[in-house]
Amino acid sequence: VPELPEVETVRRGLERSVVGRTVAAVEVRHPRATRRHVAGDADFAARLRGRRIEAARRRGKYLWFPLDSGDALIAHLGMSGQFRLVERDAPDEPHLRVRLGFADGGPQLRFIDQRTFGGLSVVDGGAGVPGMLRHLAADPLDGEFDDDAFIASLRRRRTGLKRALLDQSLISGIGNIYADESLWRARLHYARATDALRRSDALRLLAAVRAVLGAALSDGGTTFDGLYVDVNGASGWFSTRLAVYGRAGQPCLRCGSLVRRETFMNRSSYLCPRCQPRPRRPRW
DNA sequence: CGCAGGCCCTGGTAGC
DNA sequence: TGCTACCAGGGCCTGC
Repeated sequence: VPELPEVETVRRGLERSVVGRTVAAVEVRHPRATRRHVAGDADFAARLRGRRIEAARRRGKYLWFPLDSGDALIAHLGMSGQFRLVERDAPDEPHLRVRLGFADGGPQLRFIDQRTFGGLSVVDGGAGVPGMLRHLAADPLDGEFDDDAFIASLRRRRTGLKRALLDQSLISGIGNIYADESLWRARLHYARATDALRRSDALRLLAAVRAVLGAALSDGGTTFDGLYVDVNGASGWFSTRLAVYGRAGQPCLRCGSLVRRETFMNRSSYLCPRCQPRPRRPRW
């Protein structure tokens, strides 16, 4: 599942492979891939065709690509979205959703997405963060991220800690895997109340988030279910370093207690029951 | 407004 | 073997 480290790995790949190139052909193969582009596929294609891609940027799990027209192409990988760079005579992939051909005749950019939670759209304005993405908080690896402001916002919330970590308007880029990994590393239970969190706990959590995301990025991300690969089809290797996620019944790497899987928010949460004791007043 | 829960979607797998 | 149920989960939408 693409979270910050995976999306950033993809961004770096696209920065090398598509920035500076001019789009020549656009083919939308599945309507769900462009559902966020309300003006329709014809408009989507028209606003891309003939345009040069100027940069590859990211905020949280969103990517955007400023175009020489002043517009920007926005992309979200959802759960299974992939950007792949492939020679134009390569056969279509089973879940090919959008194909971009370039004026230089080089490799195509293909958006492939089995579960169709991802999508592309073209919006006005690409110089700064597009308006559609303004609701997103900065991510914890961004220099603009303000630790004190985050801690203050966190403590204003009346919810559970994991819910807050997954809220992209509070802190962006974290999904289910890295939320669990970060909470384990910081020895915090997912149901700790945000409004009662001590500053020292919040700081420890932030440090854990950065350590986990940074390590995963160094490994090229986490390929867990085979659905995430980089633009060249390569897997990420952080899955071999996961401490709790997907390790139910196996010993905690710190204390040896057995890792538990619990259902929470209709999702799985993995935790060490000893390192991450349930709070007296949990908040879900 | 803040917060919680449902829904979207596909392929793999477990269970009968 | 073939069917059903369940699982993976990010983000948008709705309702309280």
